[in-house]
Amino acid sequence: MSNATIYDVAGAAGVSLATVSRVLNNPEKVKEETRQRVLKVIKELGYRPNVIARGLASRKTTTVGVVISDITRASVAEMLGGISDIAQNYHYSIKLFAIREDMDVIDTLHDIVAEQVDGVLYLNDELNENRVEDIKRMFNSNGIPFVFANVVSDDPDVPTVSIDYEKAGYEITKLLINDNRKNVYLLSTARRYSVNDKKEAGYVRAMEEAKLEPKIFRTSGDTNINRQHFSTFFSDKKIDAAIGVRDSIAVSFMNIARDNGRTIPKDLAVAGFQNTKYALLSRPNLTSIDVPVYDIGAVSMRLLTKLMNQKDVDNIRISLPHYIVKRQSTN
Amino acid sequence: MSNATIYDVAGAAGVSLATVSRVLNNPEKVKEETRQRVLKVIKELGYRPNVIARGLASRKTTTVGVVISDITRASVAEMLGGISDIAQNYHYSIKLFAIREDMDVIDTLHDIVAEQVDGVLYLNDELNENRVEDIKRMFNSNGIPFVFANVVSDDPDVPTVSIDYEKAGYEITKLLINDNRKNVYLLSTARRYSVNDKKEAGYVRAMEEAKLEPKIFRTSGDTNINRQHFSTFFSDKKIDAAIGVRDSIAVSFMNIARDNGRTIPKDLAVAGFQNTKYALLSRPNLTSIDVPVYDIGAVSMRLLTKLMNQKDVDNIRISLPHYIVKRQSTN
DNA sequence: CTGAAAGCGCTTACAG
DNA sequence: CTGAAAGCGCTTACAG
Repeated sequence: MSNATIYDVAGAAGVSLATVSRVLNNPEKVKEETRQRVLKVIKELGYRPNVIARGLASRKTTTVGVVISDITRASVAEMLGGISDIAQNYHYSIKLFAIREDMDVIDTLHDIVAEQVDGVLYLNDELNENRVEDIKRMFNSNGIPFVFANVVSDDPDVPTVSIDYEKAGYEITKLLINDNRKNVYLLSTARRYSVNDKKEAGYVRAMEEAKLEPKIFRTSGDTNINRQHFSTFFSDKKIDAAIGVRDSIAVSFMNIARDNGRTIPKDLAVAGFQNTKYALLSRPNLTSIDVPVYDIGAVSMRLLTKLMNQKDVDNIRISLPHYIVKRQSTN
Repeated sequence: MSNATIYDVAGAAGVSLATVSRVLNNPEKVKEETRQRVLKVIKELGYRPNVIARGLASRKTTTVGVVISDITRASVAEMLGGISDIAQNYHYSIKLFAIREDMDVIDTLHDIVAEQVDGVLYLNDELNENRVEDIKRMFNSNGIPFVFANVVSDDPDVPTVSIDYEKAGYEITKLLINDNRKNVYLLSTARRYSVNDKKEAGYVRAMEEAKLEPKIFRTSGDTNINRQHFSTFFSDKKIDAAIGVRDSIAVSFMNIARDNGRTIPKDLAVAGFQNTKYALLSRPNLTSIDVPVYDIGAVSMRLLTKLMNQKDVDNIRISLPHYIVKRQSTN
């Protein structure tokens, strides 16, 4: 039963509650001797300050809200790991807000504001620029610092942590072109995400630079990308390379290609994005862009703590390095 | 700026704050007419009660703590999805507590208690029975309801939501035995999890029933299960079937088997647990036990709400149905 | 059905 | 360096 209150501690230590509070929050303001005495009592009683009461009095909850649009996305868990590790270092708690398709985002944001979090981390795209502006306005008008993690936005006032997806798209395409592939397809998603738009832009840039025709194929689904969609693909089209905007799309496509008699990578080179476990479990192993998802989470959280503590931040738009992991699905 | 307080609402509506509070919490106690007036003002002012103040006054935070040992585990994200959906229905918030290897669990539990959550969901094990007892004692002594999700424990007083892993282990083994496989291996983890112990028990039961010798092979790692570990495996051992306690282990093993010239499923049948995306992206597709992870999350959360509201709960140990998804890796 | 008042467990100026 | 007091924004008996 560690339900001792600050009054109990004050009483047992023979000091006022103000002093106990100071020992916890501004120890340097308390005489060494008094502090030791109070600390001893705190330990004996197993006292832990009630964070709710503290939150009300100080108007700081040491809690950050983490908004997630699609919680089942593979990257989310790892990003949460990074966020959580840093949050623990800074003694912040994490409140999770999972947004479902059927929910009104703005309404959820109002809820988050009512939850009195000190800051917000907004994860993982599917956001267009308008949405980003709405969110920015909402949090700004309530004075709540926020950081977008793994979201792409061109607004210079919006704090973001991500990788340079355009460059990544360019580089992976370049890799295939340099392998003398002429008909390189980009397999993207039917739904438009800002992140995938960037990948596409990089892909297009590399193709045009090489005087090749960009060919973007949009698929819905993921692990089971529409087989029908692809059934005529191999008879109709000339294709010697494909890039999936996600590993799962790339692996899925690679499997279908093999079912259609293509040898990987001889006939067809395939690459993906994110370097997930899928890339390692596929045969052949998939070449993929490694996105430092954990780091994106960790760095966003660190940036957010700075913003919450009104530290001067030199750069609110952080781009983390990525690299290509070359495996057997390409030469 | 939705920072109107209850005072503002009371003032604008010409009532006391007690009445505003009642409109929010016990609307039936307020005269229709008054209620409408207050509701109108609430809307106009965009008032949302400060949940921290409410938490302090009512001693209920409508927040549940979710404890996660390994957040990167594939099942966690989906379970969180189930938890989150139900939590939203009941208007509970979720606070995340990720436990790292290097952390003292009991200390974390103390923190959670200090956070004043109304209840706790404990996910996804690596727990042995002693640990379960510690946790149970801790929360009981603080009067905090809790539910273990996807954790196996034999203590009848511990609320758990899971599937019958012993039975699942039995059934999948039986499937292989009925296909006339004689040398069925179980590929388990080096570390002992209660969940895997159950799978093993079911496997052993099926093997012994069939007068076959159980052979359990423990591996560390996962996606890249130790190749050296297995290098001599296929020359030394007679094996015509293998069950991985996780899909990733099964797929990884299947890949190595194929590298060693085995044809799946003719020479070697392989099955996994969890029916993750890995099972779908592997070639051949993996037969696997479907564990209703989302449902486990959802049902745990529902059970927890009952416990938090001291509803009579007839059954605090819920076992959800599972089934075998048969694919090409077995006959 | 409604209001005045106490209280939830802290923090934080303000004095001293 | 320490304490008395006000206040954070709510809820909840208690009266009426």
